Amino acid sequence: MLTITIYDVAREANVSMATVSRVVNGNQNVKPATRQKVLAVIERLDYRPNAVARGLASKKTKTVGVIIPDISNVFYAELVRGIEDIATMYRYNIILTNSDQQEDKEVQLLSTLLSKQVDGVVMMSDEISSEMLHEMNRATVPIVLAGTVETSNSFPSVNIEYHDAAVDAVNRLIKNGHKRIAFVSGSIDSTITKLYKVSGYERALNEASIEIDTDLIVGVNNTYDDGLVAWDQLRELKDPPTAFFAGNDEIAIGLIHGAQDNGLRVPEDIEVMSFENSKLTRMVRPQLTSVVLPLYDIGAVSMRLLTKHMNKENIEENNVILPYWIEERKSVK
Amino acid sequence: MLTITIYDVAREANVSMATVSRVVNGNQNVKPATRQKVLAVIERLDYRPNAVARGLASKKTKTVGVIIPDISNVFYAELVRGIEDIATMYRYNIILTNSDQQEDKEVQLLSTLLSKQVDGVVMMSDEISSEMLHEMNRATVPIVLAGTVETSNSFPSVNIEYHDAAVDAVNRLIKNGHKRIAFVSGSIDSTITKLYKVSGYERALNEASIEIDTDLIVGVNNTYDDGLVAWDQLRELKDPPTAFFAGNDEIAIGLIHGAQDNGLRVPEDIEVMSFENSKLTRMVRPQLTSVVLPLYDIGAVSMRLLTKHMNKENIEENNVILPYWIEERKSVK
DNA sequence: ATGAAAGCGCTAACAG
DNA sequence: CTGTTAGCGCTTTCAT
Repeated sequence: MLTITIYDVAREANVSMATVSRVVNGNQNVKPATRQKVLAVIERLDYRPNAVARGLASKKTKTVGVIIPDISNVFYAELVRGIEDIATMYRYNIILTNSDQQEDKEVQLLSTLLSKQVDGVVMMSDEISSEMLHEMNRATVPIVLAGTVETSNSFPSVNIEYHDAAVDAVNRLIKNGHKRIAFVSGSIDSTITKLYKVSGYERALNEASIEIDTDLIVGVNNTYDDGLVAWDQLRELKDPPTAFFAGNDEIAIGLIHGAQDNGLRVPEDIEVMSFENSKLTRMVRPQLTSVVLPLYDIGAVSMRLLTKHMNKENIEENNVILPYWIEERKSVK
Repeated sequence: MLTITIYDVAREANVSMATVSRVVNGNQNVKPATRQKVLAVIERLDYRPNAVARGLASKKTKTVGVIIPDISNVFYAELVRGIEDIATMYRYNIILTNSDQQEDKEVQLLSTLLSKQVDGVVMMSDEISSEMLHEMNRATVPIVLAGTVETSNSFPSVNIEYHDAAVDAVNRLIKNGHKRIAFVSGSIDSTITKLYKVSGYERALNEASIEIDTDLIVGVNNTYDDGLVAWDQLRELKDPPTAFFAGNDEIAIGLIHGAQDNGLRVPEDIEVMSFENSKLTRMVRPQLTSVVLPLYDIGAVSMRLLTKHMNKENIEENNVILPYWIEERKSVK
């Protein structure tokens, strides 16, 4: 299994390894004739540069680390696809890791990524622990936060205006005459949910002079079943909600099915506004009206932002805010 | 940004770098006292081994490549999660790449993975082109096929008995009295679909003496919309199908909604059998009856098989067949 | 335009 | 149990 190296190519082509290195790296300081000669030998020997050796010598690996909670969740998968596409465009590969939202695992993942000498990291997390922040600050390569906020804004990031989006979403429901509007969300203690979404929900109610009932704010996990469970819990209330603002599409669908399984119609009897806009929105009846969280774009822009840092390009805006809007479908009148 | 190396640790601890290397690698041939001393210095200097240098010296990178069609598709995301979990267990990281099912891209991805010196590769593909096979044979590291068949069986693989599964699925529909059963699937020209699923479909019909009508076999893509479109196409037939065998869950849901949007009831008027059993099966009404394709397990077992090859362990079975079954829910009576 | 040589940070004999 | 010494395959000055 003798691997053929740059040295073999050099010998066969009667040039120095430096010259081979130059043609491999597209350096212009090579006479066309010798370039051809070298290229021919590379072809003949089927030479393939060893990226590990290259990484050691150049201190650049052309690979970036990605830390997300769980790739089997469409939510994050969409984000990763955005990251990957832009990474490919800039000739980077990605090492993908799942944190399952565990703080200690996040720290450890970042640590191994750094030991693997990634050129940068894109990460998404509900909540950045102080240990994680410490590890992040130790890093000598850029780290960008995708769809996650770190309150001091000391790291590059890409997000939307979650607060405004929540206000708009709830206003949409208020406009339809609802007074009893529930907010059902996962990651209820995460920075984004707590600081931005809940506050947006409350602000909209306040502005409409609707009393805030904490019974109507329910924290669950992010799955379909949680939507179902939340429905069951909420309908027990003496004065149950007539409209729901869901933290994501799966929860929204659970809520809808909960209602339908109880003989209620959506949107005639119950209205549901979601917050995600994955492809699932179209796969329910009625189709989901949802705030658009552009996950693919958040991933893509995050990766682009990361390349700018890695290349030490000029950065106009280090904390990017992407636009959002509400995609009207059939779960809200 | 001076990086601290094994050499710095050695100097500070008054030992040779070999000793530091030994403690870092858990080699037992180190006196406990010196081990403690070295560990203390590592802690103090915040030393972190450079995996790239280690990779160059040891010719092992502890990272494996993964080639799949598209991570934003739950189907593949589930597979990747299985791969990742086992990889983590064996201390490997994964470089994730998307081929979008393009042959040239697959070849190129494999090539860059190999140049990055991955210790092995897990890949999934509808169809392995001859160029790809050639590139695979060039590889000096093990490659395992997850949920994909290469007819010569010359590579390790993990699959289920697609043919038998298709026969069972269609028999289930025949048992309910259907004579007009459609097969709607994506990747219709892929090895698995063509050789195993279609043949299973035909076999079941033949055994029940039901005539095969090629109008009832429709090749589409793998999305929800394709299910909708296929429905519209099939209902135009003078003698339209009363039951459907769908290639995956999204198609199945499209078919169901197509029927429901036309005022038909599932399963009373129309029955639908799926083939995947993702979490989507529970997120429709009626919930989907489906053949269980254990994607997570296929990923996990593939990765485990890969570790066996990488460690040169003894391999009992190189072409693993996992069990399948039909999960009964409500879309089939 | 090309070559020589010094590392990059670590592993792995080998010697003692 | 510990140290010495070669590399691993490539990039990158520095000469020429």
